[in-house]
Amino acid sequence: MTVDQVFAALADPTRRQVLEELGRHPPCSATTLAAGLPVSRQAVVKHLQVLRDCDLVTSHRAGKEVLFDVSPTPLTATASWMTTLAATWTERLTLLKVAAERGSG
Amino acid sequence: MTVDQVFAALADPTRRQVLEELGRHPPCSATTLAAGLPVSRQAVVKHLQVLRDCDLVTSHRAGKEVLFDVSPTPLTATASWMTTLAATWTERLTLLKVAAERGSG
DNA sequence: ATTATGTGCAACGCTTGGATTGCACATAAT
DNA sequence: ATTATGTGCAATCCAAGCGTTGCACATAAT
Repeated sequence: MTVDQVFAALADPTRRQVLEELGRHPPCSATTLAAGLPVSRQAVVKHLQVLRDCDLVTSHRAGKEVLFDVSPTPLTATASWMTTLAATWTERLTLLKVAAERGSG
Repeated sequence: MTVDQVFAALADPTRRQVLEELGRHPPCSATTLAAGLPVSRQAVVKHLQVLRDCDLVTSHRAGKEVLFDVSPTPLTATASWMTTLAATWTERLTLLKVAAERGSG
């Protein structure tokens, strides 16, 4: 699971929709999810595969159907990555501002 | 600036590269950035436009060139959005787990 | 055994968007 | 004034990815 993958996964609106829908009624099969979404089952299946590749969902067989669950870990990891990046930028910008004021004053 | 836009903007690897590069030496022009990246200036310009549409960068003219700066605000906003979502999921999953244990026990 | 429901795979069409190139215009330097 | 550097716009090419459809296989129900 990489930050790259998580962003790519979360970039698609339909995929976020799948994720939200699954987050409301877990666990859930692809067929069930597709019933409440404006796309075909196969589309949902593909989305779930992408989400599973970056560990945003997990799956396990239950009889003849495959049930999916959300897993929040990659989300928190990516969020902290973003927070760190933002903090770094803020620090640098502050330093630049200080340097500029010292230069002109 | 919407969460949708931020995700779409951050989804592209080259765009994140532009963002990181700009984060290292702000402020910076599109031409300068393109010199240190594996794509053309026009590509960088397009990326910067996308990043500016969701307020991840700001721009201002300085003589004949246009200088860009990073702006961390949308990043922190999106990060907190993700954290909230993850927390909600965790809570629901915990409730489900409790319910399942109570049901089987 | 037969029917119904659910999953898995493959091929296809279509749109989106990243990247390039070429040229015109604007501004600074000589 | 001329040259050099930087920006802006438009057309074009190309690959990636979303979504669909059709069919085959697996599992549960009757």
